[in-house]
Amino acid sequence: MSFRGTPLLMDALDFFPQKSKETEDDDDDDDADDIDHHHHQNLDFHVDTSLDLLTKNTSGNRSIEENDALETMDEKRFVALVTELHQVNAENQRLRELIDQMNNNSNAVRMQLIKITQKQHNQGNNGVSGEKEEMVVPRSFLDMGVAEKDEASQQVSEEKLRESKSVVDLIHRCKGSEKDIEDKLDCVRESSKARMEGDQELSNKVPKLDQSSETLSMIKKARVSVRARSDSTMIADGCQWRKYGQKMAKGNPCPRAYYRCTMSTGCPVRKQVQRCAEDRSVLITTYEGQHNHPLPPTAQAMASTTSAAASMLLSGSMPSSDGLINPTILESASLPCSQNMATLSASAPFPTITLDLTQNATNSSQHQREPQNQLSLLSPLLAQKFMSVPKLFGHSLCDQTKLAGLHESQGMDTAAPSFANSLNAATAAITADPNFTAALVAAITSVMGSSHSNTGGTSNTTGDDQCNNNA
DNA sequence: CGAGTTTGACCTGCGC
DNA sequence: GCGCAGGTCAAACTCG
Repeated sequence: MSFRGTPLLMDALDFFPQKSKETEDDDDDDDADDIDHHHHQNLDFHVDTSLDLLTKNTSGNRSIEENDALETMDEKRFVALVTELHQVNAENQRLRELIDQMNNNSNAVRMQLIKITQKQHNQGNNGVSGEKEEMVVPRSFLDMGVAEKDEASQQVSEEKLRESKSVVDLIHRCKGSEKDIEDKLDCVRESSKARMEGDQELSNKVPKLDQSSETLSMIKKARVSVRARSDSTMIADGCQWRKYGQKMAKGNPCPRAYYRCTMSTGCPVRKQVQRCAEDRSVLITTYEGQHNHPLPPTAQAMASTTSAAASMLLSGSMPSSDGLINPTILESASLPCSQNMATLSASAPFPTITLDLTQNATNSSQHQREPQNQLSLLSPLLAQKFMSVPKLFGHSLCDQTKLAGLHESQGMDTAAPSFANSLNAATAAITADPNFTAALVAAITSVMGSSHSNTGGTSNTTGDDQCNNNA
């Protein structure tokens, strides 16, 4: 195959100013210095030789031997360019893996920050210092894969959070320009190196923690309530449930049904289903517990939403000395993109977050856009939820855990507007994926449920039906 | 006949 | 201590 035309080659070189074939054998080496060295060396080589070829090409006085030599060189460089393309992709993948790792670590740092904040809060209220305290570990009751770390100092934690934010900024900048990947890789490597050194220092300084059984109990009891309009007895969340009880709740003419997850023996997840007393078309589903088994994609969608909500809830609902949720945390936990979409309840027996999916499109001018673009305007929570089906459109970066990590590492629940904008941009980019449309439909279906397609695995005719029919 | 549902009894926590 | 309400248990029942 012949690859003629020096201007084209120059364009290609401009687009892929990365390593040449000479560095191919070094690809498995992750040494950033070596890569950077080869990068610049070979870039200079490309430019010099291409300029030389350009000069000869425009002279129009080449011999046949010179033309053959040029063609051979161009073919080699074309092969080198293709190779570079693959190398860039590989580097991009490595970058993503690094980011994933940092997200996990920043998750842990965030948890540590919460613990430290809580510790300071308790000390301020109780006047207790220097005594052995039962530090709490605010892990999500629906485990999102957050790596546990030892407690750290607040100062270092904040530094890590800032570092993580810079990493996420890198993600978005990477989308625009492939040729900056190498520089960003260097940044990430440096950040990662500094972070790991910091971790090592911290692990040497701080003692191990004892988990509070009380806290674990509270985590176990944390709940996520979903309000959705549905005519069916349950919303289709992809899981299989078995009804084990029904009670009349005070103040509500509709009975409350109790379900257990039957997808795995011994799965502790339970849910309560009850119609809203004020609006019986609204189905209130309250989830409690953590699945101990793999979930189908449709179930992952809901589980992702509830886990993110629970994570947000637990990260902001650690018990203060007066037994109440810190109102500042409560306020900040309200989702920034839709203030009335999620609410926290401090008065309930257990910490509960309610996701209100009954808001219709007329409530906000934001919602008067095309359905696809609504995603970027919905809460980051739901955006995360929709990204929780990465296999459907092959975006490895959009793993639910990773997104949760991004979400949390950015302090989204403390209303960081810059990251909200970035996330919106990311979601807008993802919605351009045609496969995403199908995933979106599936996700919405799983959330809202359909009166005609109840895939919840149960076929009960309960008081809910009766109530609904009476209504 | 097995899986799932119904429903009354029982347990537990909380407020008075 | 008592009553109330939420939650769970388990035997009886229903259904395919």
